[in-house]
Amino acid sequence: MSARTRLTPEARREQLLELGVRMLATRSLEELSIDALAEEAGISRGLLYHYFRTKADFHEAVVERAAADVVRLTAPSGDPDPLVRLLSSVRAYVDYVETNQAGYTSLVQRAAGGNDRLREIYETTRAALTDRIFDAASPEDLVALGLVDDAATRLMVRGWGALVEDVVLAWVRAPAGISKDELITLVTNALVGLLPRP
Amino acid sequence: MSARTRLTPEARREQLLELGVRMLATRSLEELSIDALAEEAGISRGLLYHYFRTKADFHEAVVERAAADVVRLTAPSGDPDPLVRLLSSVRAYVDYVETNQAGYTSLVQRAAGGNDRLREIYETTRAALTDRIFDAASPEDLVALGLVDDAATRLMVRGWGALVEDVVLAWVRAPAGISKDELITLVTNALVGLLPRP
DNA sequence: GAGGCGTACTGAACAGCGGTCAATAGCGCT
DNA sequence: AGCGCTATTGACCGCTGTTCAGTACGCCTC
Repeated sequence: MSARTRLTPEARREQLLELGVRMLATRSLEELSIDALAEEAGISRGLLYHYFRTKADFHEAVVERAAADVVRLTAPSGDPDPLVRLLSSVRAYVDYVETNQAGYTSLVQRAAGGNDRLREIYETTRAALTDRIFDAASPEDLVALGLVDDAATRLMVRGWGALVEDVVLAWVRAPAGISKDELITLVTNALVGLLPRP
Repeated sequence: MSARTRLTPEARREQLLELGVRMLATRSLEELSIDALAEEAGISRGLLYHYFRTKADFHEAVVERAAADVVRLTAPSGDPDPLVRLLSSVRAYVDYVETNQAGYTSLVQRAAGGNDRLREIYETTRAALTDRIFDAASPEDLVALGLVDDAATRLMVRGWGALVEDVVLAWVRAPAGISKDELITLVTNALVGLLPRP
């Protein structure tokens, strides 16, 4: 049962991570066993432990990679108008979720329901997705959106992130009744509407 | 290693479910192993299979029980004013999450990140928590809240549920900056604010 | 209160999976 | 060509879910 092929550590690690992300779209995290991964990659179980200290470490690396892909592929436009930038960001997110439905659904479910480290990655990623919308904004822009930097607003922006994720995933599963454009304006307007009134 | 105690099926099943719910507060679902459960209950591993066909079945039953507890313990008041009823419902929910922090956090994370059946229980439960706020409402009440029964509104109410869960859990973990009353009015007002404008 | 019966309960045995480690063999380098 | 480094293997261990044939507890009857 030989035909060993000896790769450089980088190439092998890359192959395993990429394969892991692909497999995550169809299996759950627990079903992503060392056995299954090793067989699919054509290597022995033991080799995985040459690259990842433990199975949880491997899962972490896979989720981290997948999360980074999401952030990278949904970058907002550089438009100066904060509302336009917000809209473009939401549109990019909806587009991504639409085309990567299985993978993204699995990613969210596994990361949010996993151990502490996985949830930390999940939280960080979602924070990054919302924060960057405002990072590039000037103080006047923030005022234009009705945003103030206080605890209540920060909490509700966080909650808006949860809302968008939930609503978009539900819409992708069953796009009943409303079009994509309606969905996008709906959740975008929601952000302004749900903020605490000064 | 005897000292067998023979209980009625109902009593034993009840004991196992209750113990499962209690243990879920400190362990994750995977860590809630048959071994641990059996040892804690003072029974053999085999007995669990007398009451539950498989480990997943047991986990399902535990989550179902815990979810039912949440719904039961957060029942809204019978106030005729829909806005008052909404407020009381949100307050009951916040109170519950506050006093059952560990258990509820675990429940949400495990159920939302579990298999299809577990997620179905989770979705059904969250739908029940939001739906009942409006079930008792008359058509005029709904208009008073700005609610119309269309696809967009249903989608956003669903999203509001996700927002409340996320925000309340975040606040309970770190109640930085805002009081409980502020939190309650914040998320309650958010529902009205985030709905699509006619 | 003795015996019998249904079934709640046990414990040994098996399979599958995560994890370890000494042995092996592919590839670059001289 | 051959040598050394290390990527790679495969056999092994322990733990966990699951099965099942057997055991003994408690109720019921006399």
